[in-house]
Amino acid sequence: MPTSADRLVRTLSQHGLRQTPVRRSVLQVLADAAFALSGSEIEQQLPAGTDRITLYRTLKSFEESGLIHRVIDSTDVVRYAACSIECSAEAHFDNHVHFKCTICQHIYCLNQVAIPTVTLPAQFQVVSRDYLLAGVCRECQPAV
Amino acid sequence: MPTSADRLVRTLSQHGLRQTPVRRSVLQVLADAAFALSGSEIEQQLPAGTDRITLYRTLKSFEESGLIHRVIDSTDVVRYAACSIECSAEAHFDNHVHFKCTICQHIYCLNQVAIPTVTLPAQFQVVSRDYLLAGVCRECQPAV
DNA sequence: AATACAAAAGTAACAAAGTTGCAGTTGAGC
DNA sequence: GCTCAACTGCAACTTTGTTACTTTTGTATT
Repeated sequence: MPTSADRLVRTLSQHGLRQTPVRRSVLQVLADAAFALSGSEIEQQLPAGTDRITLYRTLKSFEESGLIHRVIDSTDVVRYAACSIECSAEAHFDNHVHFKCTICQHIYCLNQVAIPTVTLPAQFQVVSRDYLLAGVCRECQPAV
Repeated sequence: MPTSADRLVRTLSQHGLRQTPVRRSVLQVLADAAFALSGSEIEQQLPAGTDRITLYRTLKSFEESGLIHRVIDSTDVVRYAACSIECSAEAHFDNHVHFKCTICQHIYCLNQVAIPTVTLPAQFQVVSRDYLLAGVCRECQPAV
């Protein structure tokens, strides 16, 4: 039975990335996260002393390889979440809505909720779609 | 017949804001823009010597007053667009999709295209929605 | 039209987030 | 166990935006 570490190794090599301590830790952090994380949030969860520049470069190459995806936020920070198993550099299946809680600020990937399509005026060619909901999440509902 | 300047004056006073040179210029720039602008893009279009801090404060108060709205982007910059006539601090009618061109990078407000709703798992309470499409806009279509 | 006062502007210093260039290190295939 | 491109680490920097504080100004009132 494959351990969590095995899975990380496999994921990296499947995407043509080298096995390095930083990459394994970053991937671990994102895989364990229940919601999208910003660069500095990831940094805080990494082993102390991990270089910030290396982290940003790691995130960039992970994104290019289709390992993680950018999650849009209503503020000016970029957040990332681990892609579901089917993603690759060639084909991103990131067709789900995101939900941002205005209380805890967490952004959830609602993998089971697909983004509805819209009809656009002629001449607009759509390549990708992002749908971000904001409101109050399960955890932050006021007690009844 | 009301001039463009008259309209600016009226818009500011209707929202309880004072008439100042910076506010008039910022509002003018946003009203004239065909697409959403970032802080620094607005700064470039203002009269030379306009203070950057004042600009950011102006944007903040415009947003709070419902004169402009934040437009989410897939990058880490905040962009703003002038609200349509019906918005106020109390009621924002910002229920339209946005379209980002991957070639010219412009973000258009498609005021005529409403955001479709989705059904969420129980316990998620939705307050607002953002829908950002990406692709190629009218201007950037390859010649046929 | 002078006054008063809060709202807005200006100035300086700072902070967070992310990038670039370059030298050194290391994983992985031969 | 060599080789080399891929990756890391350091320094210095840029961009974007903020905070604290002082000065100026728009507007309502007399």
